[in-house]
Amino acid sequence: MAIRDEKKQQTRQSLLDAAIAMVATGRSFASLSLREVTRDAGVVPASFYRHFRDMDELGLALVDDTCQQLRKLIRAARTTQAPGDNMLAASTSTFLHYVNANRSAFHFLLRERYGGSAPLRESITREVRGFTIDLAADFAKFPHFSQLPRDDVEMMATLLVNTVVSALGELLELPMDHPDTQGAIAKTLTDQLRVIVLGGLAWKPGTKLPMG
Amino acid sequence: MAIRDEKKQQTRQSLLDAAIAMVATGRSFASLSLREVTRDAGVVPASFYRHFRDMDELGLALVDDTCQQLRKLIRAARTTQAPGDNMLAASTSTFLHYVNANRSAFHFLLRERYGGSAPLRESITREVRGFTIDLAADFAKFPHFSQLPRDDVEMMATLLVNTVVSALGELLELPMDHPDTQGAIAKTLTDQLRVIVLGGLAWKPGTKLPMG
DNA sequence: AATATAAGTGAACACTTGTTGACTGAATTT
DNA sequence: AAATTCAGTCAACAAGTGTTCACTTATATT
Repeated sequence: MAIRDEKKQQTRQSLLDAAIAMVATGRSFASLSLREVTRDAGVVPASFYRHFRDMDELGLALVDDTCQQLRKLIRAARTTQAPGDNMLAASTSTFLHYVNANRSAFHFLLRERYGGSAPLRESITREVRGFTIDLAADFAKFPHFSQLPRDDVEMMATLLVNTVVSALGELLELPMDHPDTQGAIAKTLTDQLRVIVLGGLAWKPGTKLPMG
Repeated sequence: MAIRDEKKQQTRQSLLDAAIAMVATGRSFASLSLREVTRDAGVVPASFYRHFRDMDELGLALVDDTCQQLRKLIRAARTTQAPGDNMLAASTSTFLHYVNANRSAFHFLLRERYGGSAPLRESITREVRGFTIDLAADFAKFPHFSQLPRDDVEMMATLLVNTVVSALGELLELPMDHPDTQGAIAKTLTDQLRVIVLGGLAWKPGTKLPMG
């Protein structure tokens, strides 16, 4: 029961690949037809049902696969990085490189985060929330932040993640080979993260702004 | 040439309304069919072509309409508000109320910002950029920020706008009548904006972080 | 070696889709 | 009052859709 199962996973993967490739060209997942996907995967439409009940199920599988892949990277990055400003600049850099190496996956996640069906959106939102909680845990280890309420740290972690996601959106709108503009985005992102951390360091529970 | 033109604009509007209502139920614009829209609008499919060349053109019209509507609000808010921490909390509150009063419009804009066709995305991105530049101009009037380079102020304005947009996304995922959760989102958003402004006040060109 | 399993095939189905062209009839212009 | 314009209708089309069923045939089980 090795050869047959292996071949099955192989065509299953080519269905996933076909779908994600089509999304990467700028189309939304909801606009893909089952027949199109099977055509690109080099398989007859009826074969689709040997792997997925319908397109929705394929979409969820796509989220699971890409997120699992992404989690690996994050986990690896968390263990190797040292804290401080260098960490910030360095990890944005490695992250952006990783994004470029996996454009279609991020394209899909970003597009369907708001644009997809309800279960798709939920699934992606849950993953993002997972990352955020991890990040909050990391931050809670630093001197200043360890003294703040859990909610406040999480609120800032959310802010950081949202900022990265926004930068991601800008990045993916560009063609792959614009190193200048990509550099500009990386710089802006790093600065934005700096502003947030700076604000976090000045933050105390119940803070109001000094101005006005 | 009054009555006829008036009736024409009327059915044109019912086409736009039908489309936006369908998007507000959770579907992506790309997945709407021309026939569905005309059906919901109470018109025969062929009539569609008296108003739009195709669905793409309707989509762009939808962006124009909703953004024009939004610009009015922003303009009104800009003139009436006074600076300071109260401004921050107050304007997020009025903004969130306005969002609730125009849910379908924001639903559409948010979904299609990343999920839509290329021209749709561009159009929305351009609008958002316009808001950001206005916001940067407002901020540049304050003591500390007036001494910063234009780019830095714009970078922070972008950060603020992105943060609001992210909160918007969370808000729209909820059913309309969850005042508790909506209050929580409003609080988090206000705090996040505070952190950013706080960071901005501590920011100087070429800042590195003190930590690490 | 005979049998059972199930991934992939091919043809057919009932539908929906976008687009067309000739039409009707009320609002407009002459 | 006659002629024109044109928003909306009706019918038809070719093309694409999701899903089904009986089928082949390589793999796995007995």
